Amino acid sequence: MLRVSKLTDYAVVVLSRLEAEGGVQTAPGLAAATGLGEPTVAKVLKMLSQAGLVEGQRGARGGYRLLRPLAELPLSEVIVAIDGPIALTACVDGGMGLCEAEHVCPVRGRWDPVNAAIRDALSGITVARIATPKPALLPALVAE
Amino acid sequence: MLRVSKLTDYAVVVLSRLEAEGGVQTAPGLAAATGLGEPTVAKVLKMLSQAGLVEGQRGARGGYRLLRPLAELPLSEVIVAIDGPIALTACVDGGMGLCEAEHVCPVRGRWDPVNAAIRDALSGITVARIATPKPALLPALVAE
DNA sequence: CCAATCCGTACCGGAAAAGTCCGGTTTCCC
DNA sequence: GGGAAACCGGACTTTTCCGGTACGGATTGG
Repeated sequence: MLRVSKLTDYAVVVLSRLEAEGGVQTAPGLAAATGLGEPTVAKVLKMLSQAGLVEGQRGARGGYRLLRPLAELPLSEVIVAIDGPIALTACVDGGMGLCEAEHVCPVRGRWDPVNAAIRDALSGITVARIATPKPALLPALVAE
Repeated sequence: MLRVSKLTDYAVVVLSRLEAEGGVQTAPGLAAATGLGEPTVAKVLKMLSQAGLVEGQRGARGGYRLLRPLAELPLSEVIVAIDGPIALTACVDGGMGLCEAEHVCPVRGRWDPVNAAIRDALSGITVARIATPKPALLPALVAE
């Protein structure tokens, strides 16, 4: 179904909330604000921290801080941070010896232009674009 | 990892072989030619047949026949045939009541531009593009 | 010194995919 | 006309991977 993981979706939610609030936010606080599970939020934040999208500050008054405004953050970076490198098939990344039909496979490594095209399309969309069109009238959406 | 199913990969392989040989090919024959499992190839062909990309001819001398040259077949159609509609998250297609955090989710349905972008990128790449870079020297590849 | 918070790792359960199998129907060859 | 070959449609089993959870350690501020 050409899906990304749910964690990526959560990441967008958390990032959105992080920018809406501003400053340093704790993982439990963001969990309460987004309605997601606390361990899940912590996991997402951790991944984003490793990818350099947010910065974690340890200690008693610690928390997470946004390193870049969402308007300058392409969606592809979030996907890479959560789901790993963008590659539609397993044939392209590391292991190539695990394909038993290797010598008769006519498409060996030919998915590259596809991956490139998708990576390109995803680089052109910022997180801000899909997170909150107009932060002000967000309640209008949830009213439904 | 933003992956498509392996079946889609197989579909490209089978389609490529189908065009390389030309005419009507049987599922067991294609399985032997591609090195894939016979039931798996049959399954893929069945799906492609339902999607209208190939045509199945029943009976003793039956088999499958390509309905369109691969150069005119966008990759997106193959993905849709195998993996279903292109939608990155579960929030967009049918079920929207299954999201328990619906009332606090700030990204409701906002993935649409992303899906559109990917669908667009995939429509611009033909199967022939990734199947055989230069159709003429295909024998050089299969000669191993 | 203690509490709050992030960090890293390991574990477990459930869902979706991958592959297989079987009965039925259709068509061609003998 | 009978039998074989091939597609068709579904269901089933196995396997793999993702989502969620839990625990111990490290670090900082009061």
